Amino acid sequence: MTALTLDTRLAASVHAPVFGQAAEEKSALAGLGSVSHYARNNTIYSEGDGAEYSYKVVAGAVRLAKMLSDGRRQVAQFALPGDFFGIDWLDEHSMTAEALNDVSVICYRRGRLERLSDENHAIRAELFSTLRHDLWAAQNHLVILGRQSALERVASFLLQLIDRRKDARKDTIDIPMSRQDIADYLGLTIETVCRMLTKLKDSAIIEIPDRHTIKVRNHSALRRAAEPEE
Amino acid sequence: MTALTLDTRLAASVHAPVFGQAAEEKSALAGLGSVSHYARNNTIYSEGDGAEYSYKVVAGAVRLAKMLSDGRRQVAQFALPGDFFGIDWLDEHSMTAEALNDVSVICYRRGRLERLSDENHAIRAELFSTLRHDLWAAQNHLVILGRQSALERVASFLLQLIDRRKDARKDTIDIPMSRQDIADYLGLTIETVCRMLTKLKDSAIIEIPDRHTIKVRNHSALRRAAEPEE
DNA sequence: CGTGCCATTGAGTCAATTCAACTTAAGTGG
DNA sequence: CCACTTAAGTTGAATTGACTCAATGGCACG
Repeated sequence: MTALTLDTRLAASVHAPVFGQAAEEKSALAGLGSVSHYARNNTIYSEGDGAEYSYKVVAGAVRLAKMLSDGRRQVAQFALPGDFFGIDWLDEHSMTAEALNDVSVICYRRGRLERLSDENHAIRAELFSTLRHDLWAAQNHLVILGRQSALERVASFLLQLIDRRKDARKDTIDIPMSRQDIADYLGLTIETVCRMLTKLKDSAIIEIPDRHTIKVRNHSALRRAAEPEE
Repeated sequence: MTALTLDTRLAASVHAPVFGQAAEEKSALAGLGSVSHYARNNTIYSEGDGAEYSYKVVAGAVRLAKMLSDGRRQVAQFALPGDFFGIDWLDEHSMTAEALNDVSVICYRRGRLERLSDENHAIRAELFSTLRHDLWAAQNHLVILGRQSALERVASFLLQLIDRRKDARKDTIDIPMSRQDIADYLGLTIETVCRMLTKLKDSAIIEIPDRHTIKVRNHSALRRAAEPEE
């Protein structure tokens, strides 16, 4: 299992064009890591692997998930360009990281990152900020999973994607992940995700031109669907 | 709403005896904050309040929760002696912190903590570790809320309490929080929590001497209830 | 132009919820 | 210290939102 990480790293194809340079150039870490590429559905690391590296997404999207022994899966995060991942507490990665599509990442050796953050204030601040942001996001996620209905979850998810996307084509959301990924992120089944999307479509709140694109026709209605005011 | 924090701070009674000094003495932060006391059910800060202070529990237990506008509540964490809380991403607290029972905390001014962590490696390491630990815990919590059954959630919760308790009276768990708190932590109703506890009792896995105490009679069965293999 | 994967829709089931009654414990004031 | 009041917890019955199982539709890729 531990060997898998290296294998897939070596096996990683080099398809992905390197977009999103801007994300790196703004960072104090610019140029300090090495770039790797992973093809769609390849594993970047598995739960339990030694946490030798931390990563930053340059292009593409990464799925971070935990698996139960019987196959149930919980997706904790979708890492998009500019996002760090793999900064774990223990010496082992606590999640599995997989490429949603062709992905480029910068890898930072863990020890090196720790040394750098001791010496450099800007890097330290960036890591702190990342951790606090991720914790904040996880706490919001807890509310979705613990207390929201299926419709609210799907609506919240769409709003999250809107808030995070960089390429602000007005009203159009790009959905890089599968329905199953969305279901596992929201603690639902694939069928329920579908039904809720259909429901939003039938209410004229969204359009679904194709399975990886959604257009928002009524933003305020979508917000109301995500969290009804009492 | 912002004023509430100060009000309750001033109004806080000074009942709680200061146990758990050990937790502070081990820390690099020993003696750098001021101690406050809060009586049962008092608010330490509310969601949206300015994040002027961060805190560390000395004695007692603190409930950290988010509320939805219609009253639904999600408890994200129970902070026990030794735990930090209130280290938020933004300038506002993203959760409400309330005393479960009589509580003693150390308050650290936010700006001071940031300055100290810049100068002192040990403090910095402690904060990093806290954040990474909290993120790790939140991710495990996501699995519970997203993918576990009611019985599994309650069993997992009991196991968490066992892992965290310091006063290791063998097999005996102290439950400082109400059934409603447990329900809001696990994303269930109070009735379901009750039923699952009864089920564990009827299976001879636990005993419930009184509502704030649970005795584990069969640890391996409890572990199996929390996460069935395959 | 199949072949296979992913997504969507429908019908029936079930786990957890809601609603309601009741029990037990914890205060409170006389 | 006890009677009274209120809060918290537990159980039962009925309801329901999401799930499971099953069938169909549609797009991508060889």
